[in-house]
Amino acid sequence: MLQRKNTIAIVDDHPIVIEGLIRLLSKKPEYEIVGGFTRGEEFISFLKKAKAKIVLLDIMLPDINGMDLCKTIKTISPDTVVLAFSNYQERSAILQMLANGASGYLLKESSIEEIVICINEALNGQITFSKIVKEIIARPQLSESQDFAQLTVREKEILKLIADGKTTNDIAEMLFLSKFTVENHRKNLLQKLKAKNVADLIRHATLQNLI
Amino acid sequence: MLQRKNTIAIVDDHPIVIEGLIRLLSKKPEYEIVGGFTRGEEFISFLKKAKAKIVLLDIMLPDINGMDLCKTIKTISPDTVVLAFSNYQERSAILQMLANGASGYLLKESSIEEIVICINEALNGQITFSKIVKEIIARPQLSESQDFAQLTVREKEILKLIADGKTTNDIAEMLFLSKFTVENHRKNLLQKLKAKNVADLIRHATLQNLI
DNA sequence: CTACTTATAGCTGTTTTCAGCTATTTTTGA
DNA sequence: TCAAAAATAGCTGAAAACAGCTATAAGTAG
Repeated sequence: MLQRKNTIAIVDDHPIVIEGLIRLLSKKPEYEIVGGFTRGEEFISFLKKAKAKIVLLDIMLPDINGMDLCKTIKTISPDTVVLAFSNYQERSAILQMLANGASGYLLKESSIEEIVICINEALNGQITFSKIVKEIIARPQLSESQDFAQLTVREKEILKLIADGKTTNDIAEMLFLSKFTVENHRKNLLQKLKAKNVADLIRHATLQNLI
Repeated sequence: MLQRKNTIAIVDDHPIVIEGLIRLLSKKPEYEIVGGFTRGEEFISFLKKAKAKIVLLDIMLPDINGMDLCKTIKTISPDTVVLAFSNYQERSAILQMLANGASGYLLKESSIEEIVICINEALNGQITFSKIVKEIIARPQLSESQDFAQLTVREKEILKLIADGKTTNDIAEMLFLSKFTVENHRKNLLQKLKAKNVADLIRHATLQNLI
């Protein structure tokens, strides 16, 4: 049996990025690029027939959300290492990718060296992040929870109840308030979190870790 | 002004663990142990008056859940580095702690060297994990995402739009469907995810990583 | 002390959601 | 190919949400 090469696939909607990565990685004999894909579906089809030890995965794709794609990849081929390769710097996006099975998160602005280091770390079974990503994860959500409305204690209390599926009337009864009061808190929550309706509200609150 | 020492606090319900950490860390002149606490509340009170550069935080505490405590710590003192120090090996627990602002996750079974290394890395602003934790994060979760209600493609599509704050009519227009159709999908979503209303729906969907 | 914020309460009218049904066509799987 | 599942469309009526206002008491910070 031949020695297993580190087969690498690349999924990115910009062909030039794929090209660059191929050129970069082809120099190293221990790597073998098995494919570059601009659409998530293409890669999924590929993965059903062939194998890839590691995949560099952009989050922003034309046909499918990268978070979902990551989960799909891990379902089809649990041994494939997913390394997120993205422009997004949101803490929540990073954590989401990890939650969905990614082994690391690289920013596209990373240096060549950094990319190579991270790929190697990922291949060794480690989770790995580019420098800036580490900082983003490490720092408490300064940028986030700062400009993000800080809610009053009462508002947070009510937000949690809303998220729990309670209606305005439910909440009013539970907290011994008039339904009008609860309605107002609700309105303030929508406004503060710039949400259009409850669905939007809960999503924002969840992303901002308020629940 | 004196040089800032690396002030360390320890929160753990087992005094013997606190004792061990104190003895271990006191040997290093660059560390200063400012307190050991067996209850979350005690530490919160402390943190309101004093400072700690880093806190080793057990997740299992008698009075308060470590996940919540972590968030509270980050709220009171955003600069304090929280390093989870726990027995729990669940992937979800690890990710939850990160999401709540922890800078790393150490298993209690870690070697002395590993603990010291991780503390140093955390102090340098990096996120850090003990070896086994890295493996846990890296390996895909097979059992988790299985039993979760499998939604149809259309349902997922509509779920996302709902989470995005779109109303039934919005969605109907966007997808060229009758509003009745969208209403039905909506009902099916509520039923499948056992949600009482949209708020509940989005929360469940978020927790189950469907969005 | 004053101004601001928070929490409270109220009203009106419109829009949206939700529960409860039926029913047809299309797609899929066994 | 036959049955099941999914997607589509429809209706009604009640409940809830939402927008847009006003207003007062209590507490807080400058």
